[in-house]
Amino acid sequence: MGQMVNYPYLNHNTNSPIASSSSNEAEPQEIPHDKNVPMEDNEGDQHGVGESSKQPKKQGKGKGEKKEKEPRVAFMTKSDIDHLEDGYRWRKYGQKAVKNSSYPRSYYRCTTQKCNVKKRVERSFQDSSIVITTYEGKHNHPIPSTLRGTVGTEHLLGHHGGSGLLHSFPRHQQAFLMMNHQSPINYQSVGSMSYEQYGHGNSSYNNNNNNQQVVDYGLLQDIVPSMFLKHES
DNA sequence: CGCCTTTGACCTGCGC
DNA sequence: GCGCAGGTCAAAGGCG
Repeated sequence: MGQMVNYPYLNHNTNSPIASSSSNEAEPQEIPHDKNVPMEDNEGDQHGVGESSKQPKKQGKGKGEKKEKEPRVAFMTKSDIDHLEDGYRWRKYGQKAVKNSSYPRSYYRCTTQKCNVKKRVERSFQDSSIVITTYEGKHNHPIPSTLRGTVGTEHLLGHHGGSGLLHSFPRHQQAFLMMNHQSPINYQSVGSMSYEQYGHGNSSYNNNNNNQQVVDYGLLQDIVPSMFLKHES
């Protein structure tokens, strides 16, 4: 266990290349996990959780079921607030202390009925000003119009009808973004940002291209406005 | 009153 | 088989 040195993905300057060490001991461990995301399929999601009153509380029923691999996207954002507004309504359903981290990790679920998107939020234990947000799944509904407007939601949604996911992260603050199909693969540092890719270790992103090109849009485009991915700057 | 957060318990998977 | 860590549920309480 090395104590994860620096952030493989983020540099406090949010602007410098990041070094990466595949030590899955760092924060975004969720990625390398790959055990098999304990999730329903993608539809019913949890509802019949505990039909028998209190037994099948969990979702671990699957025996040979590998569960669906929800696409995951993680962001590292420099912010004081843990729960960044992204235009969607989330309900916190749990919080857990994470090993190797002095900060707890919070679990949120999209409150929209058919949407089973989940979000995990944790603070970097090395730099408390950095918040690591991991989205799992894709929203299958538009952004609720009834936003409670917390953190300037408006500018988050602003343009792009997509899901203002990334909008919640001020560009200059966003330091890292990674996607994951489900398995750990490689860390890459691209110019001023570094991406981690999972699943296909060959998506389309040009490593040394100019720190711009990014990843497999197919995956993210749904949640991430292309402008963002395209790189901005 | 409805929605959300908090919090402890429970479950599962994995490593030893 | 046991223990650990991560993830989820659900009851209770708080707030707008």
